[in-house]
Amino acid sequence: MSSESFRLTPQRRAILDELRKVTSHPTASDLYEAVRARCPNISLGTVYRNLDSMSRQGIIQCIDTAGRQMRFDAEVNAHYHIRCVECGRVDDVADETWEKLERMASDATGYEVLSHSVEFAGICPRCRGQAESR
Amino acid sequence: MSSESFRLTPQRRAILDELRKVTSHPTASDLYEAVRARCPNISLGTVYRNLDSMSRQGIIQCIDTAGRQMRFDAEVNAHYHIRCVECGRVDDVADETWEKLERMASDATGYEVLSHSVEFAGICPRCRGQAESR
DNA sequence: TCGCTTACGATAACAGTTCCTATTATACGG
DNA sequence: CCGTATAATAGGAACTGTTATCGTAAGCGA
Repeated sequence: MSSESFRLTPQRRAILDELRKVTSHPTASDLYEAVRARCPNISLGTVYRNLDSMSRQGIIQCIDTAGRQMRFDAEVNAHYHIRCVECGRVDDVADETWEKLERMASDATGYEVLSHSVEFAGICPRCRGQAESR
Repeated sequence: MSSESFRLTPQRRAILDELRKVTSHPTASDLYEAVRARCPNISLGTVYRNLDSMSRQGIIQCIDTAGRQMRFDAEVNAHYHIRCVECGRVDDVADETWEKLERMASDATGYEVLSHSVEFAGICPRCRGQAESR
């Protein structure tokens, strides 16, 4: 049973490396830009394709926040994010103990709850600094 | 100071009526379809334009969920939603007492937290029924 | 009624993402 | 080490949801 055979191409390796290098939850085009230093003529489609396949394999996580663009994370377990409404940057908010939230939501709605995410929106320290100096 | 003068046009009236009629958090094109029964040659741009202006006035709420499309809500106060990963439907999860969450997130990240939302993902009772009968 | 503003419908533009196709390159069996 | 099957690639077209543009129509105050 060949199942799925995945080749570790230079492009895939580069994308994964760049994603693991940062903690900034980059977008696909962020990664495209970063990877082009190593693979100058990689195509944006390749970046998308590999991000998609790696997230379906559970190697990476894609973060579907309220913003316009999808973002990606090499950390598969973290679940809570905070997004800057000025620059779109996404950071983590560490904390656990939320199973009771899902039970509450399930009881209240009758849904079978598969997962949940908490997203805070605010101004990140860097943007706040810039706003104050304006 | 004229500030903003907003005319209650038939189109705007129709959009707002349709939105208030349902609790299903429709998308812009859902509303476009619904409104066309009353305004047969309304344009999609008009729907978007009015949803945007009404949400900026605080008359309605737009829900920027993880799905691809924006959704809208005539209820301005509700903050917690649950989304069906099969059909995209969005329902409310009622509950309050979350200010401490924002304080926790702010302490943990240094952001100035402006708002937050909790989104659960699951299977709604109707889809679950269909899945079972397959 | 006149003139100004707001809104309209139609359609083009746009951004992010996905899809398509011919070509390349990788893993694997011999 | 080579040949072959096939996954993956680059490049670009297509698609989707949304926003902007433009010329026209309609409501409102003077």
